Amino acid sequence: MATIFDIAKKAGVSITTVSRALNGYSDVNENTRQMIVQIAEDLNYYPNAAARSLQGKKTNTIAFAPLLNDHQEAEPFFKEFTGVLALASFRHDLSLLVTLVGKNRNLEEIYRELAGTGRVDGIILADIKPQDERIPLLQSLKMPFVAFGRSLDYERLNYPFVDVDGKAGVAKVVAYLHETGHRRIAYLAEPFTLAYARDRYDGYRQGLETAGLTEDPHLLGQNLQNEESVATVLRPMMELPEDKRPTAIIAGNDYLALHVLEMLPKFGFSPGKGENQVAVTGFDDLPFASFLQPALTTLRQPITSTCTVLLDLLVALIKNQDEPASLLTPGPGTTLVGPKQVLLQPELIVRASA
Amino acid sequence: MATIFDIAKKAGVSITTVSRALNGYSDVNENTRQMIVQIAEDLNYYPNAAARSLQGKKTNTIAFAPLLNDHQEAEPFFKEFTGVLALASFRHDLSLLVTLVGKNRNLEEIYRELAGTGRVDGIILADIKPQDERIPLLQSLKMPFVAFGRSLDYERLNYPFVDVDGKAGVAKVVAYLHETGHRRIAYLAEPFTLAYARDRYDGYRQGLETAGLTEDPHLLGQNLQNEESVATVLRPMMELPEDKRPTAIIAGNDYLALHVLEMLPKFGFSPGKGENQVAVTGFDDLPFASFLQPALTTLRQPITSTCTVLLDLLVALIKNQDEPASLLTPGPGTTLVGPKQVLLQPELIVRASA
DNA sequence: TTGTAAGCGTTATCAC
DNA sequence: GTGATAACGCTTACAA
Repeated sequence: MATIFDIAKKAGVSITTVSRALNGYSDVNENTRQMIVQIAEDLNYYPNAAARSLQGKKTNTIAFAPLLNDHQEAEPFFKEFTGVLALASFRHDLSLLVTLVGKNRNLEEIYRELAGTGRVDGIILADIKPQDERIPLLQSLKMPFVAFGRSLDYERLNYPFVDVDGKAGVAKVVAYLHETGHRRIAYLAEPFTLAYARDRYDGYRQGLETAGLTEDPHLLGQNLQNEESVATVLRPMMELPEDKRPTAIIAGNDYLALHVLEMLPKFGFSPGKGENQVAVTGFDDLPFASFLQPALTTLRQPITSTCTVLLDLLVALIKNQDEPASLLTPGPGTTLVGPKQVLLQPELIVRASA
Repeated sequence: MATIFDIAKKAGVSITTVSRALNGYSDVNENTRQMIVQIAEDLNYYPNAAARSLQGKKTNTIAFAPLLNDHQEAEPFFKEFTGVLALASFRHDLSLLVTLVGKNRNLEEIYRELAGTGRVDGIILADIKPQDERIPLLQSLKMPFVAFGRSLDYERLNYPFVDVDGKAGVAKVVAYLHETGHRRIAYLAEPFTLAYARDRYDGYRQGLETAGLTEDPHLLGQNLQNEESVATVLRPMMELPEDKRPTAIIAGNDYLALHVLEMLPKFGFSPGKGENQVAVTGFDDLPFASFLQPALTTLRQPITSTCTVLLDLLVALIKNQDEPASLLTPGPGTTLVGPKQVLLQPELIVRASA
């Protein structure tokens, strides 16, 4: 690999001049610059990234560090998200370092390492927990980061995040179901170990309240993360006497909804919005949602805008800038709940299942 | 951030000793070592990655550099693949640098840069073209790489790759359809700008030949990449007189198959394996395939094993080792077509559509 | 406008 | 066992 040294020798100038010419400084003779640029091209020169960042420059790389949670059902969403994020980073001219974080090692250590080795300029956190130790950690490490999701103490900790408003979203679903005549609406909740699960459940409760309905503990399934757990919870629910039985089921995500769709017929029910059917809804709008039978009514996560805003925020942070341009005039469905704290609205996609 | 210098000072030794102690060299006094390790831990020390790689060490990072092709229909597969690759890299203790390659810049330049900046130890190529300029380029650059897919001249160029045997796969589908009574089998081909598209089409022709059928140009759709192009090709095909009309349609990928499934009813046909239905098959087995109506019969890409082998090969290459262990005893469905050249069999997943 | 030299944090090569 | 010191490739004061 060619270095500035090679270029300097060939051009008969010092490495300083080469460096300046290649970095677009003004105090270089135009002729000298042209010659240097030409030689660099001939030699297929590219600045060594390590040398550059060692010397204090940016790495132009950001890390995406989601948690590898036990329930692989979150995987499709992770894949979806990673893909979109890669595309968005690409547009920002940033490299994306995908760093999966498993349970093999101390969580804290991994992030310390990520920050300590200086390989990235910033980090995108995901799978935020209700109390997330990574947030104060990265703050104390002074490593720029943006969270996808928010912990309970987001106001106090005052860190930048982008979150999808699960609470408002699910409340909207409850309102929709209520309008369409449903009075006994069940909710299937994911484990509350991730912040968004609780948030969505809160939306369910808020929705009930707004609709003037009272919460029925028989209509709540908790800690659901796979087909099995759904079965365990769904059976007793559907075996309730007719006047107690749910006429609609809100699942915390599309996967849970998928299981419900598949399972209902086994319990003698048919999913859908018809007279004697059971309405079913999901959350995420994963690619398969529209192909289910019946097609799933669900809340669509605005993945693309989420990634865009995440990156805008992070880039601004890295450059020590203020609010990124994209947030000065927030579009519809975008709320700034604090400085650099953004809430995006999921979109209710009504299909055949509810 | 703490450096070996800080540790040295605190321990009252030289940085040399610190480096040796931390890198597990044998010639360090056990007491000294313990003290140093302890201090390093206290100081939350992590070696600076840039300094390390500047010294000629490995970066422990590999790049995944797929092409960003025009037809976004390939996107779901890319997302799927990236996710799995991230998981696999994680297991190999490698960081994954996702570098999307668009058309904004000279293809060659991007790869030169990737190799020249020394940020990665190796590259995983994807979306291989029939004649792929990246392969000789990386060879001449002496940058370790493995291709997912193979160009036409893979024997001559003799580079390491993992490919899914599209030819054998599609031939298998033709055989299956032939067995189930079909005699007029159509094929919908993707643009031949990517190597696998041609490979799959070759499988179609081979399948016909083996079955003793002759290829009918009316039953071939070419250059298909979206709903529109499928419509354009499908309509005339289905308007052929009954004794010319296809009774089965093989689509080059699941997306094309999806469009066929959706479009057939509009032309007055029903997809499926019934008496008066039109059989439809796909390729990939994307997550939505099983949820289509009717569920799609398709060839499943062995994404997980593909990623595993890709990484095994690349790691071996980086370490200058020979065949990786996983290839010494190739499992079923794994063929070594050359040294470090691996062909994996797709699995025929029979569902309701054919 | 250009050059000299220091320094970024490591590891490697010698001495001791 | 341990310590100076050079070297990796680059940027950036500071000089000239």
